[in-house]
Amino acid sequence: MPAAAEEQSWAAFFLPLLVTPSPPCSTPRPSIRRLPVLPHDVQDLDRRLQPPCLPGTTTSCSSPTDTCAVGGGHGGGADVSGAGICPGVGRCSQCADALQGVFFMTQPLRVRFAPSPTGYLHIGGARTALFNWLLARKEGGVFVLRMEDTDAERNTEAARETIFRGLDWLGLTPDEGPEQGGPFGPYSQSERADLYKKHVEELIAKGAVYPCFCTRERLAELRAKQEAEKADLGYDRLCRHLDAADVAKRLEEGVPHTWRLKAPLDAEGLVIDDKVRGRVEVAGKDIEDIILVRANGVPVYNLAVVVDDHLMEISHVLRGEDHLTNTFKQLLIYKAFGWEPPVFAHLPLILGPKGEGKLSKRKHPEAALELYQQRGYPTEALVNWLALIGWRMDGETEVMTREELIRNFSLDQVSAGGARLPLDKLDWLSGEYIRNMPVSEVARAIRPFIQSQGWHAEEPLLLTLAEAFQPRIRAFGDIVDQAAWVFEDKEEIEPKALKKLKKEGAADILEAYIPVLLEADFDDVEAMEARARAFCEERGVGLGALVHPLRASVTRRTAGPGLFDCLRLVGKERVIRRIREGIERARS
RNA sequence: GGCCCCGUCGUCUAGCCAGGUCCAGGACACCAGGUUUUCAUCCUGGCAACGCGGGUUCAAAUCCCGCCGGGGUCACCA
Repeated sequence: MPAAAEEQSWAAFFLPLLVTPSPPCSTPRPSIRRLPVLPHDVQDLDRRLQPPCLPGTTTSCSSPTDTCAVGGGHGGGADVSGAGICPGVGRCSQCADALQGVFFMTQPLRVRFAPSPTGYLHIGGARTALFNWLLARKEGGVFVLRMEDTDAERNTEAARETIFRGLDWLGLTPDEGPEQGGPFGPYSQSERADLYKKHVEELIAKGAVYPCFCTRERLAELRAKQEAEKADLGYDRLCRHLDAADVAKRLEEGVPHTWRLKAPLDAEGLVIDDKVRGRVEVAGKDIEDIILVRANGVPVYNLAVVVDDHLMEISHVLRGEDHLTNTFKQLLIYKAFGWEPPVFAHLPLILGPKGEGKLSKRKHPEAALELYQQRGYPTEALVNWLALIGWRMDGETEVMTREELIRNFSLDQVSAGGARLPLDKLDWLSGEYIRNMPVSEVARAIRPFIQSQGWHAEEPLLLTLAEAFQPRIRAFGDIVDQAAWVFEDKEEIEPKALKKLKKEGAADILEAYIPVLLEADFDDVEAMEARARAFCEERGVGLGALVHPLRASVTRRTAGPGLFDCLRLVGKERVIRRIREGIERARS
């Protein structure tokens, strides 16, 4: 459809909305940036973001930002501040109803990745980060990194670094975060204590929470009793029903206490409109009074998350399915504050390669992103692979560039079921990427691995090496194993290779071939091959009779690049030496 | 155990919301053949799945119920 026609149809849809008289808004434009609650589906991403901006249209609200200054088009571009999105229309919550269609596009999408720095970047976390990032890029939104580091013991600078560098490596650098800053900082929970404190006080003032004086011992006993009786687990709300005077007295005396959230006593349930799973519901009786503030005054994770997501104006929360039950608790906290919760989407978990539970570093070394870095998988291959775990563009397309990933990413193509880590697929995909790279790039990528072994390969040799192994390696690190024979002179010979050497006549033909090699130009692989063919013909034997023992003595293996490439890689002098060793082996 | 989520080839998945075009499509892996000096690449072909049982319907992988199986979660961890 031509752009003009498209715009027209948009106009046809929106103009009636815009000209509809709505009550004049006399209240000053509130500074809240949060969306007010609307009667229809606020959480519908598509409706929220698709309406294009209508240039020059004016809303009924008199606020100066209500005239749209930005031209048509929407959603695209690198400008995360929301270029192409009408900046002011419908900001006024009083007028929202009349402006709903336009209203949505004023709020840029904001997503976050919120890992806790535990010393490594989990591959599932990396996938979560990627999905968030893809959504942000797709919708012209903002990708925020927030450190959930309230657990001081585990929080080290090195652990934070690991996450920063891991994201950088994947090309998922945040738009806002501890390193890049931003208008909603600080971006580490450890630095936000005062904000939590303030909000806890708000909840206390509202009477949404109550102090709980139960000791850990009593809680443990309660739990043991419940388990023994096979009763429902959970706090029995003892302190919720304490006498007010009693509570005041204990507070006065400074009796240690936590603060618990008052869950509604009526049986009303909670509903999550999950963008991946649809409607998820829990009954009211299954909701307990969770602790919000520890006895030491430090707020608990669930409270911090809600406060942060709200304050940071996160519009969409994409996270692992293991948070699904937390979401109910968080929903309650949003309610207690009177805040509108964000859109939720719970991503399928990544299971161990054998399907044995979720991937954990303890059981699975492949849970750590570092491993893939160390093995030398191309970043783009890894990103492509990660995107494919739980998301499909269609049933066919699998190899996609980052741009294609962005263009095609969509939450409703995310599957709900957990997925085993498809490591085979990564090897294949990675090989695919490597084979499609320019040789020079392969050379550059394998170089550090070669150097790490103390081997030396400079320009001409390095390129030959890259060319020879490009179709054979599936990660750049493979070069170390596969090409060891090029550099190591004292390598064990493979049993299979030894067998080839021991074959009848092998030693003789090698011996006879040495003079031919002495005269050969090792850089002219084609000529060498032609000469070898002629040589075999003269002796009345097949090419294999020469090639197999030759390979066995020079590479000490039976598999590898084309033989004459192998010779070139090793160089004339060392080739001759190795052939002589081969002959010895053959005759011993 | 309670609650929640999930259930298509060995694996990752398309199809399910809007039932027929699906005796279920793609990819990886695997197997066979071809090309090749080996291996890899490349090409061709093959194997292989709707968890089970009811129901609704002319018709169900698709809708409903039950069962079974897998996973997650039940901390003053995040």
